[in-house]
Amino acid sequence: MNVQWVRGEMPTTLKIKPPSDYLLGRDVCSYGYFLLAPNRWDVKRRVFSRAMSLARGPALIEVKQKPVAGNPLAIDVSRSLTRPERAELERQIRRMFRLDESAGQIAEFHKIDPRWRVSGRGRVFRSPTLFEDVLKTVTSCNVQWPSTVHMNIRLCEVLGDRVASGPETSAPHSFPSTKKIASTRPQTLRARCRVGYRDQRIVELARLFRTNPRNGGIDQEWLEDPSTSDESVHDFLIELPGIGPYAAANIMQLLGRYTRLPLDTESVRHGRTVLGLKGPSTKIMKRVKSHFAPFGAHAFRSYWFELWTFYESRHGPSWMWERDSTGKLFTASALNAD
DNA sequence: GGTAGACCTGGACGC
DNA sequence: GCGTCCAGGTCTACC
Repeated sequence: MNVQWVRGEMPTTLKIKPPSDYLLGRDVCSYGYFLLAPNRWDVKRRVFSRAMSLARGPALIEVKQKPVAGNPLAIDVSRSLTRPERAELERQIRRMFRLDESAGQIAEFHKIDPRWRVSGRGRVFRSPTLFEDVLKTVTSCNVQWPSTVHMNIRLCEVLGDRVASGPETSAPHSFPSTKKIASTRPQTLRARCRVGYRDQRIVELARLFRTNPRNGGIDQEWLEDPSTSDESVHDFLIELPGIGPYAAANIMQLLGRYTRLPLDTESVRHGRTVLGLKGPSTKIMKRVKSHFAPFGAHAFRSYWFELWTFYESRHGPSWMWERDSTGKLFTASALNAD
């Protein structure tokens, strides 16, 4: 997909200097969310694109990099940007691509787990906002991957803002805002976005993001503050609607806190097929947890890249995966099959 | 602290 | 084409 330029608006190009080890294809295609709407990864062109939410409305971006680590990221934007919008866009891109994790910090991880030194893996793709990360986590709970893909497509199409790009009918949409979801009826979410029983919980989460932390709302700064303990963050997250042990641990890794593992049926499958563990699921989950405990503050990344490497051994390099064909690949039956 | 069952959806399967 | 079963994490009730 090429950027569809907005009529009457001058497109903009930004350049961002990433960390010296940053490689777009490897570091974007490092977590399943790169396959979820509104994200798009163009396999042939090796270009990342999506609609971004900005003050004057959504803008489509295309991000590319010459495939040499540390080369600048070239970001084509479908319209002109005000100075605050430019700053906001850069902030969101830095979050999404984890550009604030320096090459030195990734090297620290490789010291603890040298298996990923050659490939350079270390950054885990996430969303431009914490709200999108939380909702993507909720839509990944208690469903198989194709349903998660579908829910995110529908959330964007039904409640996201459409990029004004001329007569095209398939114009991209942004991820819906907290404001939009907070004012949406749960029945609408259920009927049109197919989120099922998550409807009320999703609306409540959006409202909590819009509530002042003094009144019980979600305090993003506090959650992202390195001086806040992992324990405190976990205790807060687990109290949120729709967030259980798996989701809390997953949101923690998305916050850059890698100590805990989001243990799910995939962890059990991995424990059985790759680590050779035997016994009931509950026991295997505990053993997977202790298996990665020696990696300490980097446990999640050691665990995750082991899983990711397994997926790539089955389906080829992740930068070759197409969203519409991954659905059937990432089912328990497909992954358990020899 | 541990466990059982309900919650929903989409896909697989059998007829 | 229809009905049934199953997978998936969270939540509540219960022991």
